[in-house]
Amino acid sequence: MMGTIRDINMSAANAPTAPLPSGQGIAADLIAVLVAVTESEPLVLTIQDERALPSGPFELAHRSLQSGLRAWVERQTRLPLGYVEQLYTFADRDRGGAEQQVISISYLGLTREQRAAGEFVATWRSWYVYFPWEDHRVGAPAMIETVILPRLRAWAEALPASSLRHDRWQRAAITFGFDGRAWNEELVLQRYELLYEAGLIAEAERNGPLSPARSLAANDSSPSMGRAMILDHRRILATGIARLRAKIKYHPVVFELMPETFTLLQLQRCVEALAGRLVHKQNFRRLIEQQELVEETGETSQDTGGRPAKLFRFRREVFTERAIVGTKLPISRA
Amino acid sequence: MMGTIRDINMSAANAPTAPLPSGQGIAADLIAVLVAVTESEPLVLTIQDERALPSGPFELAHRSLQSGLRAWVERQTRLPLGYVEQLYTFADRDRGGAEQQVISISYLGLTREQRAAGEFVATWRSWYVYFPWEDHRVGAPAMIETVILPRLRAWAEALPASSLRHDRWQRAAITFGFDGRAWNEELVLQRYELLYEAGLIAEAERNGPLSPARSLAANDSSPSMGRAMILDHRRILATGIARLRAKIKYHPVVFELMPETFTLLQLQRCVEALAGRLVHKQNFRRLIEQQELVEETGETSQDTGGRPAKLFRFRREVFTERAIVGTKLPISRA
DNA sequence: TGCGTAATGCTCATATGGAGTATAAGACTA
DNA sequence: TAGTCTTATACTCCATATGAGCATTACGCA
Repeated sequence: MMGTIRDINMSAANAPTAPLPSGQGIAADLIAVLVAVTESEPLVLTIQDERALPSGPFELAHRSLQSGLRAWVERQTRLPLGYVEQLYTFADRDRGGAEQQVISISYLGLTREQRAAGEFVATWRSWYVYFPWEDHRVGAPAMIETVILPRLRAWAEALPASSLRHDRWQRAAITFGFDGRAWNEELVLQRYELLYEAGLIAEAERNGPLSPARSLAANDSSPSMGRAMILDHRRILATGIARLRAKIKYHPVVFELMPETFTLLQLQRCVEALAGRLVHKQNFRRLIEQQELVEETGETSQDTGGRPAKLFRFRREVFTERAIVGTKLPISRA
Repeated sequence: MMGTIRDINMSAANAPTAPLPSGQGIAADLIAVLVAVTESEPLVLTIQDERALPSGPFELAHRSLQSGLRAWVERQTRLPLGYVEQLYTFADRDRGGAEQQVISISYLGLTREQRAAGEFVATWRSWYVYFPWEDHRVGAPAMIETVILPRLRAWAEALPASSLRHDRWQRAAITFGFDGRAWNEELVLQRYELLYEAGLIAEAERNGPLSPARSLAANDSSPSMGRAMILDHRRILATGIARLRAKIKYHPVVFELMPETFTLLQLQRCVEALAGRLVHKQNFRRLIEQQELVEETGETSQDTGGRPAKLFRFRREVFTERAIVGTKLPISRA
């Protein structure tokens, strides 16, 4: 599913080409979305004036891609990677130079620490700098109403056929929760793709006009539409955020972002930072405790501002105790 | 997470190597897991005497990997691909020849038709031929009790330390549902990896001994352990099955495998074929209907063997009507 | 001592999912 | 033609999960 929209739009640039003469090869890059959470802010590691994700060539020294990325990140940043997961591999022709094709393999990595160390200059940045419309913790950001909604409406209205206008607007309404629909925090990538298609994202301009409809839309990517990145790094970041937001709901990966011991509120704030929305405190505690994901350390934290909170630690045994997955079909357990 | 187990085992073979001299490149392959379902059997397209998944070099003629795979499959097999999804990219060093590194990008594709046509000889085969322990539709296969259980127990007992023995056995118990645990049909890959590690899979022998513990285990991969495949194609197939079994629970992809019109029982049998277990008929219908995934055609099918069944068709509108995802966190809807 | 801020305990209504009962409508057969 | 087999289809029941709110407790601080 991913990339479908972009594919369609770029089909104009699709000319038949001969396969590569064998003997010549393709270059492979690793691109990392490294995430940490500090003081209720979800951070992503960036380089190049905060306009790029860390990346590097895939070296054959490694026995697998996964270990290649891990070694490379830990050498460059001195960060211990708690959790690593492959995101997506792409090789769109419009990326990079024309002479050699580059395959990019992107990874999501979670870490506890976030001191900027290592061989190159890297900066931790809140990912909401790149996606200001994604943070709904204090309500929907005003810019959705004032900036995004009118432009997407104009973009939809720019179509000739009524049914197509309707489809476009419905897509916008679903992804952004217009017309009284609920906000769905997992649709990070879909929202980015939609804005890209509508010409509201700075990166879209660099790749030339997408379609005639584009020029009809409000075709300026204002600074309020988030910080731009090189190539399609922002799309990769969107993929990582979407994956992480989905993952925390059925797999205990949040704990890879937490210190050794923590209060339940700290844990909650971490989840909220990632999800970009608030959760019901009592129900959150109930969920965590009934799943026996944590155990008390016996100590309490005084610096809560109110009543002292018990400190907990993650029960790593859960990984060996049970397989953690979800279910939705009416499958008989007999 | 994926591949972690294998990674650990092969760390003995991990020698530091210089990065490739720039200028030379890497070869990229596409590998396809193509699935169809006919008469309650989940089929996968195979080549080379049913011992390989269809694969081919990634050609630069395509604007993206996705379209590259689609074009290539449709040209080779003349099958219309309804749904395509990237599975995983890997580049383990022990695959293929040593002279050139190959990156393999695997895809899952769903199709309705299954006539063997196209430029090369391909065969549709039930995927349970490769994973006989995965079909629980008529109860757990006897070979789990008679073959797998005793060998995994021996494999666990072969360890010196009691705690390690316990860990191994617990892993086996979780993935295969021993000791009164429930069977989890999504753990296809975990089960394959476990059997591989325990030396019960023919493919493991080709890659040399994994660890000293291996020789202590019942180290013969009997024919009852399923048909072997070249390289790690069987692992890729396991990945595809696992992904599909998980996906059908929250995304309406089953319909890509169904004919235009179908009865609810046909749909149920298709789901059961994929999941490898039975579902409660009445609840299945309730679920399908309350989600408004299908609409009546007005006609009925007589060849049910009993009371004629209404024919339904998939409501493609659901894709534009709503975003289809799941939720598990206590997220406020206010 | 009173207030602000959290932690923590408990209740309640509703939604969801697993499982069973009952009835309907065809084909087939004695 | 009645009886039987098979499948479709309509409901009911119950346990549990989930969303939401109320009440109480416990600390720092003015």
